[in-house]
Amino acid sequence: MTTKLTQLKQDFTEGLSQISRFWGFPKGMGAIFAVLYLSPTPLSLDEIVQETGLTKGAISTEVRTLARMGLVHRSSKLADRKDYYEAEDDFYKSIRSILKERQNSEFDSAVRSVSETLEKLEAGAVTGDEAELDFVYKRVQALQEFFNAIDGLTKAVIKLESLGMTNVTKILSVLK
Amino acid sequence: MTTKLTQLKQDFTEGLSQISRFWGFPKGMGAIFAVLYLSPTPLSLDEIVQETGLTKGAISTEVRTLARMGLVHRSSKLADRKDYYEAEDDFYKSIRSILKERQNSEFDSAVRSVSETLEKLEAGAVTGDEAELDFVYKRVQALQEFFNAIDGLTKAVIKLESLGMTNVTKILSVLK
DNA sequence: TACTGCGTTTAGTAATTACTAAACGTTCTA
DNA sequence: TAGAACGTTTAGTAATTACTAAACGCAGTA
Repeated sequence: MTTKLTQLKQDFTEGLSQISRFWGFPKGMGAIFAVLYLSPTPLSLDEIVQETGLTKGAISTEVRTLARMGLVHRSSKLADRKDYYEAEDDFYKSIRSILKERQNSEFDSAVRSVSETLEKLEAGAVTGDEAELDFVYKRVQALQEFFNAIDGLTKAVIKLESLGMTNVTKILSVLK
Repeated sequence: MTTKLTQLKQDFTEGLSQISRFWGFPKGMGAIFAVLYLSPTPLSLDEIVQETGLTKGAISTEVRTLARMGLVHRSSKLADRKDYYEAEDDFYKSIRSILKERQNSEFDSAVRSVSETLEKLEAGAVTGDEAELDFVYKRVQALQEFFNAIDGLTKAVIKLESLGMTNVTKILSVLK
């Protein structure tokens, strides 16, 4: 039983859409990336419209956030006013820029609010039941340490040149 | 300038709510966890209602998914029909169970659809332009390898006894 | 056996997010 | 300078997700 290449592409696109949704991104974003990823040549906005069925407007904005994440690149041909997009094929590169991107996000400010909580407690600037204060202090401190560890791990991943099995194996061996 | 403990708790809860939303969970879930995490004693459903302002129904379901993730634990006092909940304070433990939980999720089936795509291509069961077929094959293969690496890394994290700075430092040293 | 106190389920609503269609601004071309 | 070919923005709609309120079911108690 054989499949047409176009059909295969469609299935693949469907799969990436789901994965995209799973990570909290619009499923259209996954579809756009999939189409670009399987295209041997860079595609214009209108070609992406063709392939995905989304509107130009949606694609315009979503392709921009994909570019910010480093998952796609914008290019242009001389004597052609259209923008062309192609997928980054080094996923590790993308992860790096996504992680960096995260630093500037609201996530970080939320994490910072935890450390502010901690600072207030350490400065003795909080009034309330003595024993409970102590308990809360320890808990907030533990959470802070956890965030620091995550942060360290993130930096470890960023230091990797690539995410190949070689590196993963190395990590595994150390942790034995 | 001093702050009341109750106020501090509220701010902290607000922070965790944002973090929860960032990771794609309902913000109420973060609030529930925060309240439990800062409570020296296990709380009943109705006490959580008090602290969060959410309804019993919402909390009932959300506390259940928190429990499935291993972020909270349900307990009970003898001669008391109420259920009580307390937060897990070993975050690493929670991560482990979240990662395991993920295996059973729709995410995995989506990832599997990529490997099915690959298998079809390897079996020569796809018709279409020769050169394009070749290109698509290489791309899908690369994505598959990437997923495998991620999987390996996940397993590495699961192998860790804890996520303390000690371990993180170890990892960093290997990757130099 | 009825009543009370509990957690769960369900059906509906509010809020959020993803998307569409169309107006817009710019740049290039004739 | 008008028109065409773009990408972007905006205002509104559809779809999804988070939540509420109230009915329900199942103990345990009188």
